[in-house]
Amino acid sequence: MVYPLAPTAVPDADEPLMPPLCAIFRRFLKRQGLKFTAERAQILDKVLRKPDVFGTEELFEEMRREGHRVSKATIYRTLKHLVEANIVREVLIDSKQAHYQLSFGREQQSHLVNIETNKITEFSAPELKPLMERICREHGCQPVNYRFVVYGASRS
Amino acid sequence: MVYPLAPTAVPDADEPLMPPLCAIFRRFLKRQGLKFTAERAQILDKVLRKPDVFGTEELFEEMRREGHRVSKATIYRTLKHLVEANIVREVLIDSKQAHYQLSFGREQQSHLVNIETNKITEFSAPELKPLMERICREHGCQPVNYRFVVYGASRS
DNA sequence: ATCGATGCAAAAACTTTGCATCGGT
DNA sequence: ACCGATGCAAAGTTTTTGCATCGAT
Repeated sequence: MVYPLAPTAVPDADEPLMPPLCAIFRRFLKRQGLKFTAERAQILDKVLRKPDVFGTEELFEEMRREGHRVSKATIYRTLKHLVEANIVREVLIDSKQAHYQLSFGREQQSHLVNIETNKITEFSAPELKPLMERICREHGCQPVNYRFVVYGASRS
Repeated sequence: MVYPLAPTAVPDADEPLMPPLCAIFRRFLKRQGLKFTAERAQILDKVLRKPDVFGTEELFEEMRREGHRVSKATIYRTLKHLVEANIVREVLIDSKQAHYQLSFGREQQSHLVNIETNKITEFSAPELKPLMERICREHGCQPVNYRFVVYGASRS
């Protein structure tokens, strides 16, 4: 689904998540004295349609292919705001490129990376949150977040 | 401890780990048809004296300060071989720079990152290995490795 | 003597930034 | 109308690579 490029176009949504998240993002931006633009709406919409982890290059290419004319600079800038707004989170999968994932309304997810195919699968492990909390308690800090990545090879 | 720069200098070691790891690395290199050079010995020695996680820039600067004349290119190339040889492992701490840690003879460690001070603390969590194995079993792959990073803030 | 390793500098890959212009509020 | 946002291109970072020379085997 490609939204029109009309100046003030705000994606109308048959996507269940779009309306509430759009509203949340607008509120977040307003609170920070920032503006809700067509580009930001398009990026949010695209992110919502990503089933899992994505990199910036991938996001950029796909939006291009779908006919959007957002620049990489805007993608980088917007992704930062989406993370700030707690709509998207950064995921550490490799040390050369940033990866992101829609986080809103999701439990913290962990990832399984197949080192042969590079395929990334999500899974949840409820025991990790209490573990994070215990570790933080033991080290005198407040838990903020965690990342768990498992690397596996296809069974031969 | 700074090793002399003599052409064929192989670091002699009062470091307990140096002799066995040096031998392991040499064997690894020979098996691959690669050479054991003074630079590689110096890098291995330096890595052995790193108590925890380090970045390439840090390694480079410290070796410079200690009087070694290794180039960054060689550090990057050697670190790759050390990972291949299972002497060093990559640690995902941030998405902009690669970080490494001596892995040989250590259990897989997890890390606590204080997001205010950027201080990294190691901890071990024995429950993670079985968790990795269970996840891999459920997804039909062979467990290879895992990473667990907890982010915390100083208690106010 | 062979062939991989090194250092350097150039290139590549990823991300950020300056600036003129556009557009939300 | 104001001031933040955008696109582009330039600059910044981190990592890789080409090449002439060096050195381990």
